[in-house]
Amino acid sequence: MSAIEAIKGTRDILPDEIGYWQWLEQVARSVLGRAAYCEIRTPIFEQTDLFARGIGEATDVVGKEMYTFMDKGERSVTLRPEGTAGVVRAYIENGLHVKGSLQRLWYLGPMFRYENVQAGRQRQFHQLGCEVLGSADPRADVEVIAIAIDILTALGLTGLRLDLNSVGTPRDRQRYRAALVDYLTPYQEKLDPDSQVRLTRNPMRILDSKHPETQKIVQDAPKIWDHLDPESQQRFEQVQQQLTDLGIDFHLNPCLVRGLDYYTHTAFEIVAETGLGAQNAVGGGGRYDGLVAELGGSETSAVGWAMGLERLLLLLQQAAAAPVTQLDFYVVSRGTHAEPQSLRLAQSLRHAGFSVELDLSASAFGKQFKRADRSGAAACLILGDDEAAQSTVQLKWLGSGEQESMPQSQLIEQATSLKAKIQSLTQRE
RNA sequence: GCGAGCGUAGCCAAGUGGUUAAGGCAGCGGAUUGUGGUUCCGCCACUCGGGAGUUCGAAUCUCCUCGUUCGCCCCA
Repeated sequence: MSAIEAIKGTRDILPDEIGYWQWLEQVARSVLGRAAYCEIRTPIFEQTDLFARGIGEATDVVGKEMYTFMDKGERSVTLRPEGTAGVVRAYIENGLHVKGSLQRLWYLGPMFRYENVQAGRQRQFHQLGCEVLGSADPRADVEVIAIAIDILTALGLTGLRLDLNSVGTPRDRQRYRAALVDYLTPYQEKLDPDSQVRLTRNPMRILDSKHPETQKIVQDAPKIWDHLDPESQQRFEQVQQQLTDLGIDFHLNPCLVRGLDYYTHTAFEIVAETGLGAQNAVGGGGRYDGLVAELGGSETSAVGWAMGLERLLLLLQQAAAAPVTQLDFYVVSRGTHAEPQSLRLAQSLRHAGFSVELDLSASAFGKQFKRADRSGAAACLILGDDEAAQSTVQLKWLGSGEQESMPQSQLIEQATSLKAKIQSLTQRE
């Protein structure tokens, strides 16, 4: 019988890797919490329509990458390919705008896109995202960017670059598109085949083409900055000014175009300059003033971002060793009286706040010591029938080899000083 | 959806048509029946991702398929 394997594009996150995930989640939670953002958890699947309307029918994500199926009630449902649409749906449906003029939210969880797998790209992947709903203030744009930077900095990541652009209002874009097409049409023959198709369908996407020939042509293309109306222009300048005030470096990139239809004004991306393959964007986002209304809510300004956690993990693994959780005691026991007692001892130590691993092998003490050593515990507790008869235990410090005998109850009574000792031993390493 | 490379144990691998598939790490057992990190010994792939074919004979050659890696595309 052949074994069943995980579905293509999915993978298991195993114990030796989980430390990174927990650390990352803890850092994110803490940074977002300090900025008064609240977590929101929305369903992993939604009505297909939510994404079709929210993200845009014409986008690749909706057009060819969604996990869409009919449920038993003949409803078309889709595994969420991104987080914002669901958050906005929840915001509207639960009337969150009533509870305050402004909502600051964050989420973390799996997303699904049917794409071909590649470095830093899977079919089930995880995103951390944050959204500010109900503010048009440019400070909101800057706040979310600052939070993203803070999270990445707290994780100790370097070599990242913040790319910034403004995609203006839909009207700005319409004007710009016309200017861009006017400029590119004479070069039509020289563009790569994909870009030739885009020229009529979505000319702005030509800007971020990776084709060298196309890039050369794009270099001298008109920039959207020259086609923003004065209001959009002013917003863009305010965002730049405030980022500078906060000491956040950014790189103006007129070719930064986001793939989802709902973005307006501020658009940004955080890219890794090294360490990732072709999929080098670790995070991206921007303002999406039209989305809430598009999904049936009232006109609401909003801004947010999402980060790809697998990509962050790739960088973390290159930058730092996995955080390990320190084990206090490893309990070794052998004998008909000692073995049942070892379980009670482990349990009472856990209740007293220690982390305790119990050896269940009942093999020779020598073998159990080897495992104790490998466990990385600060100390080993030895319980044989002799100790069991007297309710004592041998406490052996695995670093120094020092060993002492004491009543079992003493471990609990002196818990505070023992913890202090373990703390000092583990910090020295 | 397209292109290229790669699949031998939990991991890293040698092997490129000739009877029993090196080695290392990890794991398990023993030397050591109550004291660890060393050492030594033993065990650990009826089978080379899966299927079909060529051949007297296939891990090795051919085809299909699945997975994986790196790209294109797209995106976080």
